[in-house]
Amino acid sequence: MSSAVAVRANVRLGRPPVDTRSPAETRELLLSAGLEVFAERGYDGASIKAIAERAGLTSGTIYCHFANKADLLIEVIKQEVCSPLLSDFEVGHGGDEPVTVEGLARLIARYASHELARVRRLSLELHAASAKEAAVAELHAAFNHSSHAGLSALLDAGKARGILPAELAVSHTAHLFHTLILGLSHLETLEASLIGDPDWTRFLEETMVKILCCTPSNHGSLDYGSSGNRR
Amino acid sequence: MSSAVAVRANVRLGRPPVDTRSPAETRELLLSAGLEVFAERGYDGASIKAIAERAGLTSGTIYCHFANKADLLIEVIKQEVCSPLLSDFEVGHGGDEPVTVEGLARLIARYASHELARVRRLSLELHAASAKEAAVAELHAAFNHSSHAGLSALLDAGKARGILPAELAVSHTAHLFHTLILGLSHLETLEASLIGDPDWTRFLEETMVKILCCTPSNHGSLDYGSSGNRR
Amino acid sequence: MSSAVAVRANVRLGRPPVDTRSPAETRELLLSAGLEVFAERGYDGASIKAIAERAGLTSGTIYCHFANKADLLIEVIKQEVCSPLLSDFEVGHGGDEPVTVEGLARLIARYASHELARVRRLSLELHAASAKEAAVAELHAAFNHSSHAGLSALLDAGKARGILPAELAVSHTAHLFHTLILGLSHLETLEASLIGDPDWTRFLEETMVKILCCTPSNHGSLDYGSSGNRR
Amino acid sequence: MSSAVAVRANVRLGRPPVDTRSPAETRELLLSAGLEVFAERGYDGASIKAIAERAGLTSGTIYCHFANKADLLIEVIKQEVCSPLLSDFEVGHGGDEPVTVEGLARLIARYASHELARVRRLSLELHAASAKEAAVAELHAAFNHSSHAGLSALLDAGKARGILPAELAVSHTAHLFHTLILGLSHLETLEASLIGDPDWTRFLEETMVKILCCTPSNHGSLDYGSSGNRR
DNA sequence: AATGAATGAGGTTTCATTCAT
DNA sequence: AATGAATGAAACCTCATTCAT
Repeated sequence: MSSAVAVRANVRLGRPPVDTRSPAETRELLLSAGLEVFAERGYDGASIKAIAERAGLTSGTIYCHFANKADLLIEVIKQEVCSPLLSDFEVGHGGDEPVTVEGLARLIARYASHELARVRRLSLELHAASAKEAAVAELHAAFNHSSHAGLSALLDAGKARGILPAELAVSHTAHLFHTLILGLSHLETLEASLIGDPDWTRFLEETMVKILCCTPSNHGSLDYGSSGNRR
Repeated sequence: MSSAVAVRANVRLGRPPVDTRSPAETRELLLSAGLEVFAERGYDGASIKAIAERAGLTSGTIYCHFANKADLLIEVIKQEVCSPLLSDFEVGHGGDEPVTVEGLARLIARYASHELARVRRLSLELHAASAKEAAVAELHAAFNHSSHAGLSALLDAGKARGILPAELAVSHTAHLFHTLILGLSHLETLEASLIGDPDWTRFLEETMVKILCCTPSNHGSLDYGSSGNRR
Repeated sequence: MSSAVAVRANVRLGRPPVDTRSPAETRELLLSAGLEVFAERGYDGASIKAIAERAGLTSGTIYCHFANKADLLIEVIKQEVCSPLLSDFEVGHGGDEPVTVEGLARLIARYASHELARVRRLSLELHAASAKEAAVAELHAAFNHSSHAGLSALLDAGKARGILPAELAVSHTAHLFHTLILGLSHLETLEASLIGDPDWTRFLEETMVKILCCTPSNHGSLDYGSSGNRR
Repeated sequence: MSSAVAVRANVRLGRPPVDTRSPAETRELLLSAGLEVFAERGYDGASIKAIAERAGLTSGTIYCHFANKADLLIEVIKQEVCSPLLSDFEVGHGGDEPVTVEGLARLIARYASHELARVRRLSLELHAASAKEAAVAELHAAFNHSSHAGLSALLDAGKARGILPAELAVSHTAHLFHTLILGLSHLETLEASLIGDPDWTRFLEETMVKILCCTPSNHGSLDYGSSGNRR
């Protein structure tokens, strides 16, 4: 480090001469670098410099695109956690396919898959950073509210279609699902071998079905797996 | 005598003149200060100085009782999380009362109560700090292993007594319970109004019962939810 | 925007508004501040903060230019000790002037001059810091090796030119010269009045000549070792 | 550390019950522990606690016997460096045996032996600590003065016995010997393989003899310093 | 928009020293 | 005389943030 500075006496400063990249692209670059580094090291462990270097840029650049570190986290989480999850929770998100019990079960069980590793980690960081950064806490609260609304709407739609029992406590069940998703966020440290394990996935799905369809009064009578139209 | 001493002769150094408290008491003071501050601000957000001040002591004192910050967290967690939970998970922990479905359900639902607020927060910190501190990760792994063993033993006991279906996947169910507990650790940020809410508690208990007793083949036979008025 | 920023909005942070100096200049500033403070207080006694203040900068700036305190010492020593000494020890360093006995004698005696005060002090710090900092020890070993090689080459050149006796033990003599140089490094504390004293300088030069030119064969008259009663 | 405190609730404090050791013995214990640890880690690197532990005691005890850390160093150096060296430099120290050239040569060469490893290291620490501790600097100056006086007396005795040339510059030679001794203090880092090496030892002794006995008159080819009238 | 030098607060940790016991 | 808990200063170092270029 030190000798390198000495060698080139007239150090280049300022914006690099040739740089063909649109601001929006740079922003995306930083977001994905932030995603990686936040997921790897956590909010506190991720330094601005490390994120910038991961993006092949320098620390100052981050402040051209984001107000501060918390803001960068917020944008990363919006893009990588909030949007995907909320769209998952939207009724008919993947087209106009109807809500099914199996679909709901799979929705939750998916949070134990390999592909959502970074979502799991970021979900936890969202909680951790909320304790220190008011702006993050705001996003967090808003996201929780939207998630609950989305999950509730899904369950209501299921009720409307008659595939869920009328007695189902929608709000509580939505909270429970969110609780389970958050619980599954800890899977890496809880028991990493379960991630992507098909037995565990199947078990989770079956459990979701139980939760949705077994009602105190009539469990057993419901024929929850009849349709079978899977994507 | 030496010049350094002579120069600032008026400054007091060393142990303060009056201060009578047994080392064990000081240690407890630090543990409970650590408990509070870790719970409020998280592992990274809790500074050694803040913890010492909360205890009415100075930062150096912490290092008289604990090797470092991670060690303090470990001791706090051992005392406040590991011991209570593991004793909960022990078969016949409260005497010789037999395992019941309701007891198991209540075991989990209890993690939504007011009294376990600090256990919830510390559970999250245990996970967060594990990513950074090897010693914490060790404790964490050991604790997870013990928890799973304890929960599995409870379920096995239930099977042996015939109150749980033979088909129950013990290991997976134990993991699911642990997952749920961790999910409930987020209750403060997820929906704080649910904490201690009797409706939510009853809902959780009922759900646990579903998970334990509804089997694809035999749900309906069990008549567990007639009275409904608990606690 | 985030609460932390809002709370202490009046506090200035970050780079100061006006400050124009090239990085290379800053680096030199720090090197010469390090030189001074290391020389005055020794490696352990020189704090990063003190060095920064001596340079009119702040402690963080040092870490923009050097990896750590040891690295700063290394760069100071490279510049102030290693380079000058090694060039002194090079054959024909001052042009194509041939090696002479007087030249060799003066080479050593020069280490008692006023102008090499900082070289003396830093030589001692190089030795002291080697015991604690692996990186410094590496530099030290490499420097010792080069010095010995340089001095040996000088002596070999003297032999080749016939101005030094063929029996001269080159390696040992080179080590002795280095030992003497290190001994002279203590001159400030040993007897500061000798520094720059022409009598002492002449005495040193004469002694060097004795060491180089007196061979066992040509001073045999004295009967110094008759008794031989060794402990 | 932490758990150990918890186990024994009523910790023992104060002086241990049975302790058969005279204060003077304890002092010696601490001095030899100080000798070891100062020699191993240097003045700054040696913590009071480490020294106490080496002696099988605790840190507070050191302050029952010494005013502070600098004072402990001073006492160690007095006992281990000053006294032995000064007695070495005394005329007729080992009885009434007369001064010989070989004896003088061996006196210096001995500083390259294995047995004086700790003396070498402590000599360097005496210098290092002098920069920080005024009391140590005082001892240092006094010791240097005594050493020079002792060496000068030895040389004068040699002259009186006629075994040293009358032209010998006593004061300068005494300084040179001290310089060489200090130079040899760096032997560990300079070239550790020379320590205890008989070739090197013999070379050193021969060189001492040259310095003492070769006079400008008897190697007359070089004409650099004709006057020769020195203090 | 991008750079990276500079800031300065704050973090953890070490340690000489004091004092009640 | 001996203990060791407690102090508080100071150490090194990290890092979010700012700003001239």
